[in-house]
Amino acid sequence: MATIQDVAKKANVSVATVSRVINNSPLVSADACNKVIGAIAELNYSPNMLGRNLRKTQTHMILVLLPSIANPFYSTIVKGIEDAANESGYSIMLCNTDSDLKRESVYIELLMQKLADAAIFMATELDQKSLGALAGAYPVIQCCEYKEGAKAAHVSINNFNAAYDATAHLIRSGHKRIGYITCDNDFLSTAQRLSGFKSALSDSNIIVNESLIVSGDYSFQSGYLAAKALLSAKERPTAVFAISDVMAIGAIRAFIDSGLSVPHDISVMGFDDISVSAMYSPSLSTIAQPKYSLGKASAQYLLKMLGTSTVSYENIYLDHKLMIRESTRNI
Amino acid sequence: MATIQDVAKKANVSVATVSRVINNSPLVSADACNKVIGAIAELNYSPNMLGRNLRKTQTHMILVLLPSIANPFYSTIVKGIEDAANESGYSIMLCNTDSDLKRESVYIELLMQKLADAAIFMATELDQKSLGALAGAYPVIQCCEYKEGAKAAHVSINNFNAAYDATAHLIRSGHKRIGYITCDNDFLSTAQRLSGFKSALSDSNIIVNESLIVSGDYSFQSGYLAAKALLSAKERPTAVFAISDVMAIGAIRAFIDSGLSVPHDISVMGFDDISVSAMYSPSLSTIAQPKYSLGKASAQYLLKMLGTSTVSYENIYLDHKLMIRESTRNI
DNA sequence: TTGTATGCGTTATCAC
DNA sequence: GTGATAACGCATACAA
Repeated sequence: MATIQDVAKKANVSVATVSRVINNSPLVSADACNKVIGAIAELNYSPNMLGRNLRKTQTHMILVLLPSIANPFYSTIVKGIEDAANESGYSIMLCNTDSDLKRESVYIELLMQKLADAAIFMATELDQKSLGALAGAYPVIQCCEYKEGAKAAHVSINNFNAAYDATAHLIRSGHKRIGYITCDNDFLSTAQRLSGFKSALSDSNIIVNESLIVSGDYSFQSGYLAAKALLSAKERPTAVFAISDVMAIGAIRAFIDSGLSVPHDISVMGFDDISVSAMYSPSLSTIAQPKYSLGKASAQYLLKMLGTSTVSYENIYLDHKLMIRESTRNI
Repeated sequence: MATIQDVAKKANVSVATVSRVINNSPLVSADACNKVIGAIAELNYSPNMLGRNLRKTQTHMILVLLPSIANPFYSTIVKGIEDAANESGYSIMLCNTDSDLKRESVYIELLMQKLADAAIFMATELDQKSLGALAGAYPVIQCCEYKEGAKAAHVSINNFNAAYDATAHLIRSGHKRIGYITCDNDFLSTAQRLSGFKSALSDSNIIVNESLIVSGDYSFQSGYLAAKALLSAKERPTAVFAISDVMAIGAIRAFIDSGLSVPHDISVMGFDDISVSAMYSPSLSTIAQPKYSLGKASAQYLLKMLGTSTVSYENIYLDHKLMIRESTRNI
């Protein structure tokens, strides 16, 4: 593998000149420039980024931590991140944490080891304090799911409003007994959705029935089981709202397996609008998150931090949208 | 940020000793070792990988190139790759190529720039010649979809047999008019599936009807459109076999939208066994690929290449499995 | 067992 | 405009 030295020798110039050409510095003569370009082509030279990165102590690499690439919710977000990063000459490193703090920590190490310049957390297992400390030392942002952290900002929709809107729609459609499938975690986003759900009920003078609130873990299977649990309630809900499409689909399948028709016997509302939701049968009513934009905004925020020294930590909120499809109906 | 120099100073030893401790070399006294460990803790030191990588000219990073992280088929594969890599102290860099040669080339550059030690291609856009050249210079392997390339081995199922098995099942169930949804690309794997499909028909003395073979692009939407196209044939097929679950689901939805019942009016067979397939309604009959193992074997193959200097290029074949669910039936 | 010194491939600071 | 040369942080050959 050719080095900058080889190129310099072949072009009969110094390594400094070669370096200038590579980084297209203006102060190099056309003649020298051509000689260098010729030599580079001849040797099929490609700069060794290890040397450059060491010298500049930056890698143009952004760490993207997500619980599981298997969750289709993340794919579009990642696309947005990637596009924004690439536009600025950055690459991304996607890391599955499996919602395991130990695995996540290994990846976070990459920040300290200088293998990445910044990080985007999709659903961190870090507690508020560790997150704050990390954000104090490195450019870091949370996307979609978030915890409180003085210095760790987040990009997301307004989860309270989104859950409120979805619930209000069900209520407007005549539903009074509404089941809720949540997840048992300590994300602020999760808490805010539950809060939005309850507020919508209260605002319509519907008493919140805690026995109709069950938990899953964002998997199809957990949605399935949660739905079965809701069916065993003494009085069956006429609608169910799940905080992720994946769980909502699991729930629909459970209802079908129990001989119920969706939406005829029971309405189901999801959250996220993943790609299969429109293709499911029945197609799923849901809250659409602007996934691509959420990802893009997160990356752009980081890029901005990387460019300037002083940044104010400010949360960014994007708009959600209520999608009414076949899985919900008026009663 | 503390460097190895700082640690050496604080521990009153040389940088060489510190380095030895970090790389747990046996030839260092317990006393010195303790002093170093203490200093490391005190300074909260973490080795700068940029320095180490430059020195050793390796990054312990494996490039994973896939067309789209949005395709759920890849998620489990990536998990297998990641697990195998992590076990050996490697990390992976996931890259979306969008099936765009230009984007893919940018990532391949990372290999030449020494930012990654090896690469796994999930569905490369490279032509046979470029792929062979690349594989001659770097440790490289193809996973699942593959092209011919003297030196670029692949890990996959036997696609001919898999498609043959699925088709044979439909034939055994009484189907004679079978539609086929493929993709228009030049992967050997795609060709082999088509070949398996046709062979199964021929072996049962069913004449291959080219008008029942349509193409999509692995998306839900394309499966939907392909299915609509099949419905417009003068005589409707009684079964459809799609070479990906995503397209199969799109097809089912199209049939439902056309007032047909699956499997009562038409059977649908998929390929891949992605997670939503079992949750779909009707659940999807399909060919299950051993996704996790495919990923794991690919990474292990690369790791083996990285460990030894001489490697024979040998393809690896894993077993598939026919999954019969609700979307197919006897007629 | 330990320390000194060199180099990995670049970029950047100087002189010229 | 250009060219020496000193870093960047680490690992290691060699000397002690």
